[in-house]
Amino acid sequence: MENKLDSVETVKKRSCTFCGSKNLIQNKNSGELVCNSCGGVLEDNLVEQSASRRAFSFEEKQRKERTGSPLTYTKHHRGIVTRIGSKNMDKMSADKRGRYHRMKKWDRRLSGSKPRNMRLALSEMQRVVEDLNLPKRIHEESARLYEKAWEIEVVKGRRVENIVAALIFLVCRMQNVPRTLDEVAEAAEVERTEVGRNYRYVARELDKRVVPAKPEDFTPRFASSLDLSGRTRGKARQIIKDVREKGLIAGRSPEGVVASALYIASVLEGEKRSQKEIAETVGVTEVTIRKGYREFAEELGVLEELEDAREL
DNA sequence: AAGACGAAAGTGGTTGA
DNA sequence: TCAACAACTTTCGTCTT
Repeated sequence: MENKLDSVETVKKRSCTFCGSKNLIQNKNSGELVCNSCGGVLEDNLVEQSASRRAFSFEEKQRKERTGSPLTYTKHHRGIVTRIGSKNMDKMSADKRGRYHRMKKWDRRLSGSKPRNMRLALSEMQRVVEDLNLPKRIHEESARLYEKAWEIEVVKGRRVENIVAALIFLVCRMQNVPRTLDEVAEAAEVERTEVGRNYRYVARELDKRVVPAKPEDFTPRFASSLDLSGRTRGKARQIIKDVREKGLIAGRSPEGVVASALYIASVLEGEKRSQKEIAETVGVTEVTIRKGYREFAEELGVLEELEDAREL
């Protein structure tokens, strides 16, 4: 059962064309069909298809949504809140009432400040997660880490948006569904450098070791936004693999590697995309693609083949 | 007009003394 | 903590198709 706040829905009839997983989710806001395992986008601009879930009246809507949410980290306090109420105040003695007031005050301070912060963070997180089309498990883990970060006072004195963005970036990378700094920054409406800085900070504080993103983890997504075929996608993967074996990716940014590999693959497979197009979707400059693809093609011995293919 | 090229100067991150 | 360093970006003029 999905959290009803999410406008995403699991789709079981199909499997992912990138990794074969049957675990797909559909984002009803953006109309995209996304793989919950690899993060690949299978289709975008889908129209609402799930007629069975549509509600035609208020009662029907209520009935269909009434099934409760499971315990979830994506809802602050997992739906369980205890408060000191104000019933029967007038029946108390003045002394007792005073103590009661103090208790209430502290209750508000202790349990009050946390939910307020959490509520803000989680709704922001909800927004960003949807914007980036991230799988549910990433949302869950990010929310869990936010709570943890809050508890060890990592959040204190920092903007909620920054921490949220940093955590999402971190979790995406840990779960091999990487998003670029630029993508997260844009979705979270935070400066890129802030995402980077806070990401390192929370990773250190939460004691998370994070390995650099693997270029091939980016290929399905970028290939699909560039509308490239499976063949070309496979070719790009192969190029990245070969180039890694030759020790050429050390020190290079994963984005630069993907962009270069996609360029080479697209040209060789006769589905050429311009450097500019690729540069824009991946978020690197054309210069980076040029340097990368020249070196790669040369090392792999496909430079001539590439030049020839480009003529067409 | 569009795509590719590369020079040159600037930026941010990593590393090692 | 500073300085050196490589990768990357930005900008821009040039060449080709």
